[in-house]
Amino acid sequence: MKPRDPGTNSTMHLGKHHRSVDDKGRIAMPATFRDAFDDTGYIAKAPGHHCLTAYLPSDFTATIERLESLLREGQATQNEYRQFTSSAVEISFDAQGRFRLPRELRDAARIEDSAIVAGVGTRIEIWNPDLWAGVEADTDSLRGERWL
Amino acid sequence: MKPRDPGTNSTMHLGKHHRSVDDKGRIAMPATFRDAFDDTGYIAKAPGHHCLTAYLPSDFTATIERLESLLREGQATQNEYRQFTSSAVEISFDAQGRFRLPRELRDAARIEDSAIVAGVGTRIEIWNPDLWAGVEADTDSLRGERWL
DNA sequence: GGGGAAGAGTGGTATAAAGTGGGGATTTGT
DNA sequence: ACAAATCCCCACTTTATACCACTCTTCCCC
Repeated sequence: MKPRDPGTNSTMHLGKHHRSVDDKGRIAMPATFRDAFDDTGYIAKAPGHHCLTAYLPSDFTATIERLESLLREGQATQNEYRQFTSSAVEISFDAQGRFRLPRELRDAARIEDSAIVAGVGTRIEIWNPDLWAGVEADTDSLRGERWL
Repeated sequence: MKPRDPGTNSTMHLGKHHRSVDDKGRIAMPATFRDAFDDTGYIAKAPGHHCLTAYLPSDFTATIERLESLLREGQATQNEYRQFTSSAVEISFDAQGRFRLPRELRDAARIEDSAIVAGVGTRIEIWNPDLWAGVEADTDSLRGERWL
């Protein structure tokens, strides 16, 4: 039984995986994440475009709804909405569990021949390995005694 | 009946055990700790990465909740959240009560062919034996007269 | 105290699954 | 019609998982 996030009630994604990206743009979704997907999923640029975010269909729908809600309240802009939705693509998996990352998204996240696929609790992120190293090197934020 | 921590109401873990780590990364969970687990558990890098922390499923969920709550309040950073969740792995036990420690986590805690598994009250920690020796050698901070 | 049984810890092997690379047919756009 | 991109297989390597065998300690019970 996988843990569920108390807020969203969706499965928690954990663990970090290094993956090769072949010249056709294919990436093997780590098996532990793949099990949560039901044939298809969605990938979009993360706000700030430092990385990409992969969504289960249900999580993607929920994210769009949240964004539309913020839009109505004036807490998000139309251009934010445009950027997020227009960057998103539906993905499907081949017999080996791989999906294809369009060049547009690879370029946006500076992903070339390898990537880090990281479970970040409520979401799955795809990073350029060097940029991910920056995340791990960010020890300023290590204040674990507050929540350990 | 094992003692329970008054704060968290989860079982208290006590005692220190030396364990071998074979070349496949398998470690035998000390039987006294294993009894508290129900088939699965979680392991993550401790903040600061000096050691690893093993969690019962319920304790892990509670820890994630605490961290997400701090995140919403702006008291924790996205990179903190990324580091913790992406380092975590679900573990299961084989017929001999062993679990597998991925190389990534072994490297992070400098664990090679043996480790110390220590009950630290509310949590279970896994240490490089030499680094653990440093913990025991730290007599500067021994001020037990305040709580003994 | 001695003998046997049960549990705990360790090591190795066999099998299944995951990840990677590539060929060739089909589609798409020019 | 041609080049580029995409899809669908197949083959291989590496890694994880399940299983089995053995030792050593502890705990009973006689």
